[in-house]
Amino acid sequence: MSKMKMLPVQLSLNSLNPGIWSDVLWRCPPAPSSQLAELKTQLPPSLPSDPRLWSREDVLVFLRFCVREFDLPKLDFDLFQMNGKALCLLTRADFGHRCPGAGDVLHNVLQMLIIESHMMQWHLPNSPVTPTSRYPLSPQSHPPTMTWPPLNAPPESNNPFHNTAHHLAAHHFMAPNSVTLSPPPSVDSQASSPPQGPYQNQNGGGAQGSAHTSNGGSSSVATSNSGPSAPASSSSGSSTASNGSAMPMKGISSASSNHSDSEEEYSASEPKMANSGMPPAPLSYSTASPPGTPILKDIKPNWTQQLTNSFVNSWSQQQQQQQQQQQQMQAVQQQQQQQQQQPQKLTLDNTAGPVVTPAGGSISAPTTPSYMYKAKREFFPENSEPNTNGRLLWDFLQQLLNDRNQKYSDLIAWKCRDTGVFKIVDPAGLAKLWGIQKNHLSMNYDKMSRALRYYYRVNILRKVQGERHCYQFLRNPTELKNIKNISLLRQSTPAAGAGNGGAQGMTQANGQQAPSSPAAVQNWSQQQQQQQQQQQQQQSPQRPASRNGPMSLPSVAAVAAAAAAAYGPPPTSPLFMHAINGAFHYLSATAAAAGAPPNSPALQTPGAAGPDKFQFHPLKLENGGGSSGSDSAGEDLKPTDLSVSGKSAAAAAASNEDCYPLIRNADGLTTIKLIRYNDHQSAPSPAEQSPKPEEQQQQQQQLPAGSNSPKPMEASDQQAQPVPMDSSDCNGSVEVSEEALAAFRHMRQ
DNA sequence: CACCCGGAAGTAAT
DNA sequence: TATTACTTCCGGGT
Repeated sequence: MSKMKMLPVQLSLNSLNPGIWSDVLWRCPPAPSSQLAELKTQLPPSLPSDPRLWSREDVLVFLRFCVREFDLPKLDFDLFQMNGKALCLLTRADFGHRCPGAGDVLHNVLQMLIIESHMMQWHLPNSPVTPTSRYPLSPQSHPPTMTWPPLNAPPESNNPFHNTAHHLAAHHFMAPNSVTLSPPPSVDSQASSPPQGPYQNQNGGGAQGSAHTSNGGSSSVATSNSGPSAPASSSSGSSTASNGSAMPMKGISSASSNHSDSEEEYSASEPKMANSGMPPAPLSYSTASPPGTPILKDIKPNWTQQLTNSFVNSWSQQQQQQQQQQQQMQAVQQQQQQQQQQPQKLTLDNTAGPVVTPAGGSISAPTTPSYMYKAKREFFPENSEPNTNGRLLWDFLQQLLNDRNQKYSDLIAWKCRDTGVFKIVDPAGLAKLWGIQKNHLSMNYDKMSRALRYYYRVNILRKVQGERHCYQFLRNPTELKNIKNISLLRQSTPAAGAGNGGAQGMTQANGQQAPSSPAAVQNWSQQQQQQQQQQQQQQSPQRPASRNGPMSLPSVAAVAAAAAAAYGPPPTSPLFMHAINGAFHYLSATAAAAGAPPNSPALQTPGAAGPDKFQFHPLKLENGGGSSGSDSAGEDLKPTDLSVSGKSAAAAAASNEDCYPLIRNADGLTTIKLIRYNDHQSAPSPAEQSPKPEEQQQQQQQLPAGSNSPKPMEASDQQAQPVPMDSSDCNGSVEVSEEALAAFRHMRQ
């Protein structure tokens, strides 16, 4: 097996043929078709060239324009209450539903504009020819243009792109010169630079088109939120909203759906859509590529790739982003101090170049700097420790979980971010992705879960008993990042006597406490929130993503796949292909599942505000006496090291899947119990779970009413900060998600 | 049967 | 060469 592994070879994307998209772009440079050119000239000048930047009004202007120019039948403009981003997420089918007689036309026109916009953006920057070029250096270079998503886009907005083309493009572009297959640090993929915006969209969102959905849609929520114009959501309103909720998750899955290509499938895949009646835009997206739009069509074939890419890419992008941030931060610090070394490992080589750069100087470039900078800080506040880039399992999980677009919600999702509880939605898929990341192609859930279990002993994770595939982070990312050697935790842990040991260990390392303490927990959640925010901020703004970090394996795979599709097998080894295949399989599977996204709460909660927010959270904390105490407590506690193993009432656990329960205090004596209210569902109320009187103390927190709105958890001591989300969100989302999840699972099976 | 647990041995990277 | 962080197997429990 081991042999199977691929070396962290660096592929040089260069070697690979540029993706189709790029191909298209290159071959047909910006020169839009004459039609397009003509069209453009006729468009109301007030319309931004990039459809994604359109406001609702702009959308309407565009529609009116089309109606007028193309003599289209009347449109029900109410069905287009959305901003440009949302509009871009609409598939051809979506257009068809909304305006039977003119759907194709509208879609085609829009696609042309989108493509054109992309071309403008990307074209220059990374020429395939010079893949190597580092953007960072000249971030500005692109600047310009439109940066689709990037800059303006609100955090989430980005993604939406469904066009495959985009995706592809993104990939290609992203693809840095050389990619490091796995974990490796290094390389930068600067390429990304260009794409800035698009990427994600593409990938992520687009990638999934759905993603978008997610993004768009789900995110829709996000979108809505973010959406500058947010309208998207609104738009979704029509479709999305309802759908939105459902769709969201799909990011991936949807992708898959797309995968299928056929619109039909598409629809099928999305049951939820039904609600809205209109198909959610996002999804299919690529699928939809209108016949009319040649380019898209061409691209289409690569779907699978795209999917893969999307997944992978998004993943890689995130990593990159993080890296960038870190790097930047580091760079800054370094500069200040002087540079000591290069930025952490990440950069390595040249990376330094690109990556670092950003940080250092170039990035400072006007465009990005400030916010990036800022963002980064938040993320890695104090000492930004080197990023692992997902090389470490916990980091990998964190990154997937914190994907602002929740692109990975089909694989893994927070059940309660505040408490660090997450659920592996698709064990096999997640394992696969992990395997790709680590170049262990034979990775499966069994193996990956073993690795997770090793985290028990160091108090990084613990199993949420009673719930399958549910785990809880006991330490926040910051802590973990600061820990140089996890093994140290272990030492401390045991000593600590079980219980809290972990925390202590942490403490040592960071000074912070492990989440075990309430405070810690809060911090944890806060950090998480921050991260998300950062991500959102960052991402949306720039998409620098790709640039930094080494491309992750997945990304590589994606890129390779795309390239392969376009031009044939890449020069790489069979192994590489194998990896790709694996990714495809994975994707396919996922796609198949396309059903509602399981967990992504965020998505689900329509109203929800932030994208990130998902949360199930309606939690309540309780402080309990010994661990043994409460029901759930027992279960939860189980953390390996910790002594407790009591079994808990399964029932209780069951009832609250989402919740998580206890957290040990430093001394171990006290436990905090988080109870989740299920609004409706479990109605049961907190009471069920924690009977203990003591715990009730905390009731303070409790929701006012058993009302639906659960409260965010509070730390016993501290205030409970509401989670980012509204309580309402939480609840609602939770339920929904649960259901969705159930459905999702069902479907998959 | 799938999931989960944790011991033991092995491995790639550092 | 030692250490780390898994990876791979595996027997056993639920």
